[in-house]
Amino acid sequence: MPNERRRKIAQNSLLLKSFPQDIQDMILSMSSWREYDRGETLFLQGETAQAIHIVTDGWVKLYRIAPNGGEAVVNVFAKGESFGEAVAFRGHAYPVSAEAVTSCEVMRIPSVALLEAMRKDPEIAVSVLASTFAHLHSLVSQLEQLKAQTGPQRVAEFLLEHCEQESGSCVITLPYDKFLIAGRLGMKPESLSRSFARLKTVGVHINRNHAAIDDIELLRDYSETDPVETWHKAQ
Amino acid sequence: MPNERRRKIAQNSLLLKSFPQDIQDMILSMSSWREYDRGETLFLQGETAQAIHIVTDGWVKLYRIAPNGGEAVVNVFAKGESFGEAVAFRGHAYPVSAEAVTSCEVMRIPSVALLEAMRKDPEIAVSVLASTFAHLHSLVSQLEQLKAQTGPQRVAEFLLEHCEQESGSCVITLPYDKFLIAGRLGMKPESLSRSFARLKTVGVHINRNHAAIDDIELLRDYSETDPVETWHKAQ
DNA sequence: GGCTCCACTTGATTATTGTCATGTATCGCC
DNA sequence: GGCGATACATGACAATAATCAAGTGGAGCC
Repeated sequence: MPNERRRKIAQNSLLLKSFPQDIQDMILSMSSWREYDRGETLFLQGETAQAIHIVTDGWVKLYRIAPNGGEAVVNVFAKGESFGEAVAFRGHAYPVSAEAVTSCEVMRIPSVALLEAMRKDPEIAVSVLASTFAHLHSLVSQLEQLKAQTGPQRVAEFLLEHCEQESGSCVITLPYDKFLIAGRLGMKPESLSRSFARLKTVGVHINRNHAAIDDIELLRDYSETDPVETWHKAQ
Repeated sequence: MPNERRRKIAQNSLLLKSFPQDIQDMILSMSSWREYDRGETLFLQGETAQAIHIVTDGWVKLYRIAPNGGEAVVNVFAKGESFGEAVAFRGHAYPVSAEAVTSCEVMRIPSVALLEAMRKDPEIAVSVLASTFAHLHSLVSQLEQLKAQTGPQRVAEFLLEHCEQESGSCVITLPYDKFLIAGRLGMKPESLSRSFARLKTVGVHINRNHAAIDDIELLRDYSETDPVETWHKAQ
């Protein structure tokens, strides 16, 4: 397993990339890697957190089981993303569970490593906060989407988030199961299917795990339009 | 205006309470207070953040306007709660807007004050992170509720969060407008009304801005039960 | 090829919620 | 007291999403 590659990915993560070289090295030398198979659990909600995680390959989902048994997918992380920053320091309990959704590879930074780094250089704390802010921001966006957008609109936005271009047409590969996408967007798989079907009218075509977008701007328009108008357009 | 009272509230906030006395004093001496009337705006999403806020009286809501015009209430803060920690340090743009929902009084801590404190004592950073974590946690809970619970269940949980006891019966005063409660729970005021009506069957009675709960355990049961079963019970 | 398993789609039905319209109670105000 | 404004409740209807059930269509396997 190319150790160099993992280091590179970790160093380019939002969490670590603004750290000075020597501190990066120190942290990496204190960290460990582990591989997980699809479906394996990284940790469960309620466990005490002692490490920050950075995904270096594959996909990891954070989810929560509500008291009534329903599963809520909080987020899905790709290569290069980190999670657990804010939790680890105080030895708090994880508010979510984590599971590998593909076979994947994860780096574990013990919280003491970061605490030590912060003592050496208070600027580090600001970086950690910046990284935590990114998570906060993503959660706020999700809340907005759930509260203020319809199902198909959320799907449209999900597609837009996963395509690199700003305009024109493109084809994107769905990063994981439709079942999981549905969870991430707060709907049932059936509803996701129907949403995809609806998006055909704005130039989105799904084939297996690929989504072809005819006109990105048109799709963005759709996701940003008032639901009521949208309905009139569909007539 | 009793300056002493405000200081006390600020010092008891999650953000500041674990700071050593001298640092608390330094931060308070660098901060300012401001009063807002109901409906006044503290800041708008997109503005660059330069301060952390602590509510010392009244209620402040954080909300977000989606591109399609829909408003999503992200949170409502009471006396003693702080917000904006993670945003302020890097001079990021606020991801949300803030508005006074009652006439209220807010303390502004310039981010430089906290940065300075963090330089003096790296432990401070951990406190700031802990406070940020609380927000993260609250957002995760909200996501869970939106994705995994029905409307009436969310209302039930909202009531439970606002009552002090653990069991028995109690009467709580609704902290703010039903209009705003509805927004906070991701529903329209009409749906909130209907939810209240439904909760009568589990011993909740609403009168003006008071909610009487006959049996807290019963209500908790309701909020933690599978929606399908719930429906059978209602028959 | 033909088989099954799996992920996904589609259809029919019901439930939940939003929308619009209307009704009602309360409060301040003259 | 009467007036209007505001906040809230309710009813009728449309739309959206969940549920249950059946169908499709590959991928892998014999």
